[in-house]
Amino acid sequence: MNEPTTREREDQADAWFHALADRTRRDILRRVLAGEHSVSTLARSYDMSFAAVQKHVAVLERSGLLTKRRQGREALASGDVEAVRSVGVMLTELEALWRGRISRMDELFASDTGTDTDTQTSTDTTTSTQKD
Amino acid sequence: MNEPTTREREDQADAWFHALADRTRRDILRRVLAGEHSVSTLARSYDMSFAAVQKHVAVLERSGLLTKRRQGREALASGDVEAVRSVGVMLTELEALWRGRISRMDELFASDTGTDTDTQTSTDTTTSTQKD
DNA sequence: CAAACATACAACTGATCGGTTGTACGTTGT
DNA sequence: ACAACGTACAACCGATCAGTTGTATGTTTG
Repeated sequence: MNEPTTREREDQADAWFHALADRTRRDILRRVLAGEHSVSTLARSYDMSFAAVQKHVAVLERSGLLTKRRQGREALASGDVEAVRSVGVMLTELEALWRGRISRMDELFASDTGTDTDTQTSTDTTTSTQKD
Repeated sequence: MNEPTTREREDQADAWFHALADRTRRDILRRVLAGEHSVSTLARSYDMSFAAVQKHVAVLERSGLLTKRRQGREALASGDVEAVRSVGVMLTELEALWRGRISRMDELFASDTGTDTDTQTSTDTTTSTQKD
């Protein structure tokens, strides 16, 4: 596995936070973190169609917060606690930015010297959609 | 201030994660956590209209991740690190659910005798939006 | 084998989202 | 006074979202 680019990290973050931004999905995640559940077992817990719940599970799976394994006709879903931790790390990085202004690091890197920034993904700095 | 209801906590979580689920908003949040910025200063950093950025700031403000103060004609935005921490706590609670099945605590309190083995998830017990 | 079960996905619909332009209003500088 | 600046909000538009129903396919079980 390669170091993820800034773009890939942002895509991942989009997927994580989008997945978490729905209370049904958060509830599903809580259940599958506490233990494996089949999709239909999960579906029975909510006042909506099976298809709706199945799509919520699919969103969680695509984001990486949940994994599925097949057992016969059932699909057993488990929460991926490592992914949850990664989201937490992302927030910790935000806090760090508040404490110490990490973003200054880029300027220090970029402004002089050979700039052998193997960690940094070239072009843009910490972020994304700048204009100039 | 009263204890927030489950409903209010979920509404808050919806707002937090929705606000974080957009990379422009995450970028804005990074900047205002690192230091105060006026809305138009922020707007100049992105390749979109002032109104678009202003709306992003408004979303962050409504979620509580950002606060604004007025100084003359400018609106100075600051990231609220306490809110960021609260989001982190919410994720930690998810992790805890994985580690120990917190929801069982009630039973342990009620039933006495620490006879816990692996305690697998039988029915559900966990949280909110059940059907029946 | 046939019926019931579990899953997956396509097609549709109303609601929300992320962007736009335009307008209105208070503040600042000349 | 007035022009430029900074902010806020309304109205609009295409895209995505969260739900629905329906259909197809594989897996148990009687």
